[in-house]
Amino acid sequence: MVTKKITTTKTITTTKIDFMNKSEVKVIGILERVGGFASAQELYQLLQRNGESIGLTTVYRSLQSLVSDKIVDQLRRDDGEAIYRLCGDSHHHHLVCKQCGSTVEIEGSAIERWTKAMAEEHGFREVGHTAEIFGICPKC
Amino acid sequence: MVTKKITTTKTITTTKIDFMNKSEVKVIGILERVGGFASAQELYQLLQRNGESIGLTTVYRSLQSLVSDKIVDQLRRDDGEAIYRLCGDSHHHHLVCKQCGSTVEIEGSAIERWTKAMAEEHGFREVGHTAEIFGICPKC
DNA sequence: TGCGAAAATGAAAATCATTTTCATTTCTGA
DNA sequence: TCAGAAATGAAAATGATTTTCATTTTCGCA
Repeated sequence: MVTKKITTTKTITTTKIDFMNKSEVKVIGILERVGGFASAQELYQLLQRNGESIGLTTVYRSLQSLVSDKIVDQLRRDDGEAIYRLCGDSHHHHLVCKQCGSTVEIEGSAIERWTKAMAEEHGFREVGHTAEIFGICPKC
Repeated sequence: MVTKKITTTKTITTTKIDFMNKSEVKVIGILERVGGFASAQELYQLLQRNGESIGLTTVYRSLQSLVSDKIVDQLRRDDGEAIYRLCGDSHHHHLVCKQCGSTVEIEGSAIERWTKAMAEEHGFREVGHTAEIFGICPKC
């Protein structure tokens, strides 16, 4: 598993770097550190904090480009804000506390199978999915 | 199937009408006619065309209220715009076309079980979940 | 029936993510 | 080295949604 992850990362930062400009590399870098979903605004702030000189416009542009190159996944939060993550990241879901906001990453192989089955049944292709569980955590 | 749908409609327009104000009834009316998903802006325009006197603000407010009363389902188009439609009575999920927006209601008993199992495993209570599948439908 | 508080309404302003514009800077290849 | 192309980012524009606030409507009750 771990080995697989490393391989993926390398592929991105070597094979594909030639098609990308500096900004896109920066965005990928921060996405790698985040290791999950983040919005454009969040990524921009993280980059700023890391001392990177990059404008918000460029973050948006880079994300668009990465999404259309299938290097980055885009989906929507419940409030409509777009969130992004590296395609290679292992796909997982979250268990989110409604009260304190703490989250637990969970595996969802059952979900993956369900998604595929449902999509096939109805002839859908290029299928993705979202699934989050929310409740109140043991501490709260 | 058809019978079931009719029953639902009746429940809404009789049992629940007492808790709703005029605007909410108008919004439900137009949602019934639409018979599927529509955005707030679209609903507003449809209402206008039908000669209803109702403001955009009120359409948004009514939708919010109906959503929090679980009378209306809300989800997001790919571009982030919120779309709404009347809830069926059973808990279900959606298979949404990224392109034309058409949706299929699907059963998710597997999901329900997965949710419960995961929540229990991590000690969460008062658990709910969201799950949507999106892709490209056979027509598109 | 009439009065006053509470709820509903909607126009206009505010908000906020995202996109567009456009002038400037950086690359690139000959 | 130089010209044209690509990249950049500040500021303005956009568009959905929310908030504000003054006005209107509804409703309980004397």
